Amino acid sequence: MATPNIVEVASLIGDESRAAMLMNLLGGRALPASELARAARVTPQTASSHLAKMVEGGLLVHEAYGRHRYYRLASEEVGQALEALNAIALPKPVRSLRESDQSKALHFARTCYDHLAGEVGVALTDRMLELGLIRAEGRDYVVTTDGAKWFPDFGIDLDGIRRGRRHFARECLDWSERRHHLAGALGAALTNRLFDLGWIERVPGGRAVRVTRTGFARLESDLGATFEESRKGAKISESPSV
Amino acid sequence: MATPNIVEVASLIGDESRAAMLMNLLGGRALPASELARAARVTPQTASSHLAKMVEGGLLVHEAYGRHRYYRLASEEVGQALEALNAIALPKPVRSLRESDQSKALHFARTCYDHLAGEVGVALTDRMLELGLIRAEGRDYVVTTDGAKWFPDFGIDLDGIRRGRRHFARECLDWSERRHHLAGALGAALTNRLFDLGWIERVPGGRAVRVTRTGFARLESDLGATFEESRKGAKISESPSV
DNA sequence: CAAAATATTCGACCATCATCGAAGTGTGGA
DNA sequence: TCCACACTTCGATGATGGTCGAATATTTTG
Repeated sequence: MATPNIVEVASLIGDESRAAMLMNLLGGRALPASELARAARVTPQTASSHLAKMVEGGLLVHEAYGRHRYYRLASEEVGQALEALNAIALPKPVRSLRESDQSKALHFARTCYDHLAGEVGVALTDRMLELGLIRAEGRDYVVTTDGAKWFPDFGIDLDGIRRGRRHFARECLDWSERRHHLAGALGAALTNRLFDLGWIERVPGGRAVRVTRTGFARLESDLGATFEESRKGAKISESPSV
Repeated sequence: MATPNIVEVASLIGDESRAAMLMNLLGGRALPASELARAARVTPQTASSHLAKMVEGGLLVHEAYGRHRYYRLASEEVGQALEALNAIALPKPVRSLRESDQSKALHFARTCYDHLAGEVGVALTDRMLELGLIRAEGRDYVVTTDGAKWFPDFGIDLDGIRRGRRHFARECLDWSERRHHLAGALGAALTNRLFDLGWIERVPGGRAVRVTRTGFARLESDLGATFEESRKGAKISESPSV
């Protein structure tokens, strides 16, 4: 056949346990094998087997720290492929109220590989476009002259980012909003900054993200970004909790 | 689990026979079950089973014409997911000289869903951008005032296309060139026109496309588009065959 | 109407592979 | 050194699913 090994890649993703692990890693962090085993509800032996296959297949990479072994997605492209598959997956049957809540949380804000996605990610990107901080150009975003002033003020080192060999700022289409948001090195840096500032925080045990009370206030006052009131109340958290 | 049925979709693609069928359908045309069975080198029974599963899974749709049943990709998103998977697939081992030729032909020119991709597709799009006939705007292309004159002259009914509910002109990233080219309704219309004019023609048994002798001449004289000389010689065909 | 072509369903066979128990490797701490 | 912990490898088991032969619609052709 003239086809590349798309079959291998797809069949790796097409397993319940492995998909569960990949979805957890789509949060962007590197996770130890034991936690991935727990996430997929399989024994460590089974998980180890799966992880080895996914490394072999080019989906994951691993780093050893002490007696732990951390796994993460091999590249940005892997994350994009996972999102693309999500986009064509049939609407999921919601099984419980708890799952419905988690689903809403995911739609509202989540990490996609290492940048912000969901309603918040899209709204933030839209707002930066409206303010003329960035501009869409093909599949990439470019920082405008206004943006070249704003980003450093916000605590983001543009030159440092540019020195890396990673894509500077790409468009990423997400499955829930079906619209674009900022990805690439700039998207990751912005997201990290938001975490550092305490405007957003991770929801433990998944890739959902919560916007904090200060986050809502500052996003509105500094950027003029607004979100649906109904969801706002439900997602506010004053203190990090489990 | 909180995950959608990404597992089902991925495992559908993760089968040798089904992937072969999907790759053929990525050309954009609707193909009968028998031809897909031949492409995947399986019996009609097996193919029928696979096709039913892919329809069930939302990857394909079918239309009945007489005693034939034509299958095609269910949506543009499916094509994009396939391209995304191709992008992370490991570099393909070329097994034979014949396959190498086919691989080169695919890189040079092919249909992607229903528009032109490969080196030719990218070059054509670049040239239209340089001539100011179209302009990139976000993920879409828009027709300029110059373009509004040029396209009808070329035999393309812009108003007719706009009346459809399909995306007018989108960007599409292909895996071989890793660059953009014109897709959407306008891209499809342009490609059809090139077929009608006899500037390009399908290579039987695949999604590769051949640029005819007149095609090369007219693309160069009318648009100023040029291609690599080395490949040019190998791909010229004087008379439409089969 | 008969014969050929297209595509489907049913049933059986067989290979693949996910899973886990048991045992092994290597690291960290007392 | 001994033990606990994280992870891996090996081997056996069981289930899923791809494959094709045979039979069944349905439509086109002669």
